[in-house]
Amino acid sequence: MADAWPATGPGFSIRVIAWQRVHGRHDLPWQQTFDPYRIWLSEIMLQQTQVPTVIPYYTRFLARFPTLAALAEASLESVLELWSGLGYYARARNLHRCAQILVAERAGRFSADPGETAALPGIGRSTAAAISVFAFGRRATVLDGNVKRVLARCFGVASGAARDERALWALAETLLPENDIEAYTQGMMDLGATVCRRHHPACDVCPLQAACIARRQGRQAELPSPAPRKVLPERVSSVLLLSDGCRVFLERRPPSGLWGGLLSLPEALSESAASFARRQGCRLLGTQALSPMTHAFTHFRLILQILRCDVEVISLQVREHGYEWLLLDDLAGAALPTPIKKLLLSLGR
DNA sequence: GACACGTGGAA
DNA sequence: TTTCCAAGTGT
Repeated sequence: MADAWPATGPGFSIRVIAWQRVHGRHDLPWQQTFDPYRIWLSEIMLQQTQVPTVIPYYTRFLARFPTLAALAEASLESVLELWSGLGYYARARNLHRCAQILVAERAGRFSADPGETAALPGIGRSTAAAISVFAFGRRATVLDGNVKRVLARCFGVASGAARDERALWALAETLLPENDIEAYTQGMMDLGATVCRRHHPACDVCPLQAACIARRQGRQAELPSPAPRKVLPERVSSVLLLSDGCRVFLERRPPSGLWGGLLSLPEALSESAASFARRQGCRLLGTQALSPMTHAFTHFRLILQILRCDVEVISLQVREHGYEWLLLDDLAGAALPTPIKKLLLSLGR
């Protein structure tokens, strides 16, 4: 091929940077700043989450917590409220803890060194590199899903296994330019997001097309290698729906695990809902089955036990165990998992 | 090294 | 309707 420039040479980054200047994204909310706090927040929200989903959460979050200090001073509850609906709530818990660590031990400053930053909770190798690049202009290697897809296709390498991942990191480091690291890094991500898409890649407008092995071999659909299908577990959980008409009885979930730290309907795991109700002085009125409550990664079936209860007795007996009443009017802004929030909102109608 | 961890959108 | 997957990290 006449135009097949050596893809391992500087021609790679030169093409990516030139493409980024003309065709890349330049107007995303977190691209208007060098504030490490804002860069960091965006990178955490963008983990396994698409740009259009993140934008409204990012805007609301910054309006409420404009600075690292403001976030560190906030309650975990208020952070989870703003994260409610975004998923992967360990990100919010780590975000909050990270802010407190930085304020308490690092004078509220991020390090420019990705090695130091990656030691903080919720910040791994790729996120640390992104902060170094976009906030400090440091030369560091980002390898997220977008970059992986571009590299896997251009160089015809597999992905998924640990060996493949190491090879991709090594390859990514080799390709790093000496200058214009921000444009290069953003260019690789934008290329992966807008041109080298998982489905229907726009190879005809790709600056790397002449060197791309996957394109030459017609293997775009095979690279990166699809993840092996896994069997989805089905969870069956018996929960209580207690309401006096204007309030609902909720439980604070354990600090880790599914929906960790969020409010949810109380679970009756080792005991039946009926015995729980009896112990609490409630009367079981009826049951309702809903399935599935969530989709994809878990089938989560809730069996609702609709109870009428003596409000004051319940409140006094179990408050110390992390239960609380929530006004139905306050549902929208509460730190609730999406399926629970949808369920309770539908009840109000 | 495998698995858990949420949700919304696309095909 | 079902399946896949997206700016990954922690255990």
